[in-house]
Amino acid sequence: MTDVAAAAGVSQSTVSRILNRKPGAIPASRETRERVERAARELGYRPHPFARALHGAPTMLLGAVVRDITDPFFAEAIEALTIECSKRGYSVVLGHARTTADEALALAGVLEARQCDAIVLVGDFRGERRLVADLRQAPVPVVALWHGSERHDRPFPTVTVDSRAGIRAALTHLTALGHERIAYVGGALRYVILDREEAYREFLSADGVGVPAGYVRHVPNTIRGGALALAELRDLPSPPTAIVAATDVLAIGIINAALAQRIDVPADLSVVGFDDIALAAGTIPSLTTVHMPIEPMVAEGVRIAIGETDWDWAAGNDPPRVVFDPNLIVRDSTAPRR
Amino acid sequence: MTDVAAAAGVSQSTVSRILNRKPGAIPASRETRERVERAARELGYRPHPFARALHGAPTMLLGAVVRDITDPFFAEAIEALTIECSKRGYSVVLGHARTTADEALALAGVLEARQCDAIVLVGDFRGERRLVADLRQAPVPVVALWHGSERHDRPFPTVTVDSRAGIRAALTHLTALGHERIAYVGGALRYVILDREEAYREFLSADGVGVPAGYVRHVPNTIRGGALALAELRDLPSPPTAIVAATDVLAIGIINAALAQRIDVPADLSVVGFDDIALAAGTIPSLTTVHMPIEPMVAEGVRIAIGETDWDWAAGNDPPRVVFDPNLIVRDSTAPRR
DNA sequence: TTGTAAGCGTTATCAT
DNA sequence: ATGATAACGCTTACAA
Repeated sequence: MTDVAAAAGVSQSTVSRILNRKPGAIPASRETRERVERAARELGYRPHPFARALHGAPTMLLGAVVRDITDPFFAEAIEALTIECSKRGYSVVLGHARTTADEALALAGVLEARQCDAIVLVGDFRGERRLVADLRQAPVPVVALWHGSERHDRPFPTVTVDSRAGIRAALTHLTALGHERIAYVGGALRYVILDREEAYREFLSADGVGVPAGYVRHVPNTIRGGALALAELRDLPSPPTAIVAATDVLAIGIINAALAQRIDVPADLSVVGFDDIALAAGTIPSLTTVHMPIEPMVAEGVRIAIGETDWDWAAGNDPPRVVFDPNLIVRDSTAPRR
Repeated sequence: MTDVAAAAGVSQSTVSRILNRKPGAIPASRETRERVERAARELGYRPHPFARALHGAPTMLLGAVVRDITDPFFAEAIEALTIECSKRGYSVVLGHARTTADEALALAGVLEARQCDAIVLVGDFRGERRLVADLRQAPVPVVALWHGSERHDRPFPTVTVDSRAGIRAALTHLTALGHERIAYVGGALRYVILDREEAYREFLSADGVGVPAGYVRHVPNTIRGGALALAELRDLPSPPTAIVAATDVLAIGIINAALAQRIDVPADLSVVGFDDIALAAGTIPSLTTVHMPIEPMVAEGVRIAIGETDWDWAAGNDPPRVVFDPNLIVRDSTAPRR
């Protein structure tokens, strides 16, 4: 910048003023401006963001803490986050909190140095007590995306989805198709997903049917987990005619295993997923699933994080909790009971 | 830092010296050191990385430009990158270059402001002429991972894999199983993948068999693309008994479609993938595929990027090209021809 | 309208 | 062994 000033024959502060001309600021003479702008262009001037940040300017860096980018759902979420951020001129710094031991790292890298203007938690971290505790006293805004419902206590603003409504939609769809023996497959450890299981239990109970023994399976959230669950369910004295999976990944595993065993999906077995990941539309049969409005949710999260909403971080108000509604996408993995 | 100095009753420069005590520096009195360290701890002092960067210190930020995190292979690569970086105290800033329009953004966010110490390109970007051109004159080191073979010109240090050897291993395996009618399914636009196709053609030609008409299919690199390719291949007058796919995603799509059509894999159709993504081991049947040594490759890339290798960025030497060897993992999707 | 000068938090170079 | 003091590149009063 000093170079630009020298080249243009003006003072360095003039350059600063001209180059980031603020809306309502004092104008500069056209002639000087042109000279400065040309000099800047010729010298290939690039502002040095750190020097700006030193004055309290935003770093335009957003920290994202994700459990597992390898999970297609979270990959899509991060993709959406990156896009949303770049629209607003922000960049995304990737944190990582796969194991508890990594928590510290995620913090050290992303936030400890408070180089980020805000932090976005992607996924459910209620299990990571230390992470959440540290984040509570983070010097920057923290927003949680898909953080499970916290009944007693809400540490940060949260954007989430009404999982229960999604499960209800799935079950309503299946019962409308005539299914009565409907099983549930989910992961034991993921808290958000517990909501889904609860919704399943409630629905079946309300119907007066109740949950048949062995109809709730807990497996790892992988393709293989889905296959495992299917094997267990088929071993039951009275196997289900339909399965609701807590995630698409599980549902795809179930379908894959079913096809490999020559079980016809959907004729002999209906399967509903949850998340509507990109993969879900491409499988054969394509997956009936609960669509997760990833983009709007991420956009809302970013908006809160960078302070584009009413909610005032400074004031001691209760952090907002924005709940989106998922909707069922009916494709080819469900059919009337036969 | 000033606060710490005040609290410890010493000058601020003393604090600086003590807190980042360098190996061969002048020692400080034990007593002062303790006082300073305690003060720092009590005040919860955290160094401000930007102020450091102002003095030429590394920002400990690594820019990653990825085409599509949603692709499981790249998701795993980014995961490995994040882990490798955090081991070394670096954080990863995510760029994004999905569409050509995004190129500019990827740069703006990740590097334009030279906030990153280095940039890692993940995937093949030879198509992105502007991106590559811009990157050539980036003020920081650029390393390309999985950037396809550049015959005439090597813009940056590159870490890649010997795709041809991988394809040869796959074909050798299949021919050993008695297969003669082996098709190839790949994407048209991805350059690295062209190497794979060439290797396929060469292998078949060398065998004196030649490539049967219609045995090379170009489809989008998705599950659905795989299904499409399978449909086309089955329509051929003499359909293949084995298929080599350029990626696991395609291979999985092929298997999924085959099962849905009651084609037995591997009894009636053998399928080999490429990449060995996590999904590949979990499908039924599990996928025979060419394993990509992601971790070592990423580690090497990072090492070059942060200047931990012999290669001197300043000197005008030819950028290094490190080529890893993939190896075939035989699982359940291949069997003797019947 | 433009220039001068005082920081921002840190490191580095002097003296002391 | 420690303390002033000058950078680093930029923003921002305040002066001219």
